[in-house]
Amino acid sequence: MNFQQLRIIREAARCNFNLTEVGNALFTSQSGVSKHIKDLEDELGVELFVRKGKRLLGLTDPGRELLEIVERILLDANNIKSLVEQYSKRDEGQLTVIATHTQARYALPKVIPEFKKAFPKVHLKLHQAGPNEIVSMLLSGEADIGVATEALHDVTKLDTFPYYTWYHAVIVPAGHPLEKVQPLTLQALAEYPIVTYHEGLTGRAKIDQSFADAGITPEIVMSALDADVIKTYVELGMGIGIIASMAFNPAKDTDLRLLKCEHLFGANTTYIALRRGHYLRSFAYRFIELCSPKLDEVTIRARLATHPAINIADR
Amino acid sequence: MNFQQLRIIREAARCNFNLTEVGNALFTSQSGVSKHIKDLEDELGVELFVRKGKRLLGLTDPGRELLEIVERILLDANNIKSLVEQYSKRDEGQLTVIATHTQARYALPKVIPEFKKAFPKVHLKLHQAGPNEIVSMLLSGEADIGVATEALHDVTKLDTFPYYTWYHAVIVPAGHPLEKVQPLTLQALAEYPIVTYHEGLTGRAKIDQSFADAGITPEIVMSALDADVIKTYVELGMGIGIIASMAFNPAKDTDLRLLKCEHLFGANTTYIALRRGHYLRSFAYRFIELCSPKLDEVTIRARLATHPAINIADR
DNA sequence: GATGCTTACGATACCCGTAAAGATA
DNA sequence: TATCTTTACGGGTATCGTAAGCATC
Repeated sequence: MNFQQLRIIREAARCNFNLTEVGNALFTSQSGVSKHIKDLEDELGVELFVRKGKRLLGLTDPGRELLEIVERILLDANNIKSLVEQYSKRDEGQLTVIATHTQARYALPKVIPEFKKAFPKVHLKLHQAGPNEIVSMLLSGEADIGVATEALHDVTKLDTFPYYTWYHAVIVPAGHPLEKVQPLTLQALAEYPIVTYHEGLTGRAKIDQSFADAGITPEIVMSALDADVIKTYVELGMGIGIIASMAFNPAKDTDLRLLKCEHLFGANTTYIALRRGHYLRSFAYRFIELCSPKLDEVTIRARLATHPAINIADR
Repeated sequence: MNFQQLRIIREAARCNFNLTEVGNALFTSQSGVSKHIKDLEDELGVELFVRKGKRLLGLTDPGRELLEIVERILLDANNIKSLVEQYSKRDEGQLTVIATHTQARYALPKVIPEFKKAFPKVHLKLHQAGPNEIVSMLLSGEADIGVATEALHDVTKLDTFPYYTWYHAVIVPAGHPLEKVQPLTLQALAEYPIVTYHEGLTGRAKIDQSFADAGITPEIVMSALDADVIKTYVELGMGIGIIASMAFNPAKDTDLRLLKCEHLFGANTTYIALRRGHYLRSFAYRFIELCSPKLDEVTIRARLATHPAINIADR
């Protein structure tokens, strides 16, 4: 048993059991891949893959259980690399943060300059993606820190920490009749076409829920990935917008008006998500601490340690 | 980086950094060991061992952290083997139980015949050792299940489950004046020389504590590892004995009398201990369930999963 | 001087990639 | 037929063990 074999097993599962693709992904020949799999199966004395003739279709039961362990081993192998870097270059390296558009654009700008000042030699990669991709990037180890408002819980291999709380707000073109409605009500909003976030993004679920609870069916004429797009179409008169309040910039959005409505849709919490068992460099902990001073290295490590590393639900 | 290198790193730490010994332990040449270490250090770019000239003295800081991860990896590598066996020979294999004398002799006999009947093809190894050795055998993976009354908690890498509760009792030669003292008191006991367990064994701590709390200093004339020895010397008239009550057999110990004293020393709980992260074959879970029906596989797996796999206190 | 680590070197085994052959869709 | 996997084979590399050279105690 060697690491190359384990990498091949993992990659095979990721590549839908296409060994040619595995060979490409691991920069080696397909024949070598095939042989490695055969060798490992021979050594262990168990078929790991379900075959139909020569084609691989999936994992057998033992293969599935083995893959779990293999992923832990390879995760730890990666951790060794990070760990060693931590000692050889204490304040150098790479930190990959992956966040939704809203967070990348309106929350993280408060943190990143400060981080860069503290760790000028750390190459900071700021990815932007939807919640699902954030989860998969964290799980695969491509990203170190995830920031999003939804879809991060319920993933047992991730641990989440509250970052900050925010509210939705309504935006309207200047002079819109809603400006005079006080307090705002869901009924009042529902009289106008609404432009807001896509489903599964930036608290959209809360908006839908609030309307549903009130027995109102709003007319969502358009949904977008980010507030900038929403603002653009509200300016064009397509309707009123519902966005995260921090996305409104009074200095720049001069043609729009922000109407507070914290009472209508409830509070949203944005979370920082980490992959359990993924080694974090010290500067990664510092990044998180800059986001929220309560989340210091000791606190986070304690939390990561007190939670399941091997979850029974995964089996 | 390969598994042999990792095994060498771990073994070096276990062998007090004597590479010759490592070579022997791993059935390879010492020169190969030396080269593997050098290669790994070169690959990682970090010194893992503290050297004085050519001799290795210990681990560096990164070496220590690395060793932790290495041990996890090798544990998982072992788990792969167990896992595969679980599928290839479902009810065959080996189960190593390590217990103190008292448990091996007086508690497990109720369980083992039943287990053997259920799993005739499983080779059951029943080791006997003191609490400290039990811990180290569990940690090293040499044993699957540990059974003891003390010293198993406070080891973060182990998880413990209550097995059963028992009490101490006093044994005296037939016709001894203590037979007529009712109820028994610590003062009454302290008037005679006492023979009991060694320190750190079979609830000895509770005995000492009870006397100390009462401000009494008993005369312990002899201490032994097991109740059989204690009984022998009590029969010889060396004093009265304090043993675990289940160690008394009225049919065989005809020259002795058992005096109950549950009120004097309090209850003792014997625990089953498992190494977190160590893969257990299904028959291992069945063994535990035979010990205590409450401890079924689902319960145990849930507990093992809900607890720290990587403990911050170890760092 | 005994023990223990490193380096050198030759034999072996392992790994990789090309190429050909067989299987599957 | 095109795609994919297995098997065969040759070149290269890594690993291993012996032996010699040094450092440490």
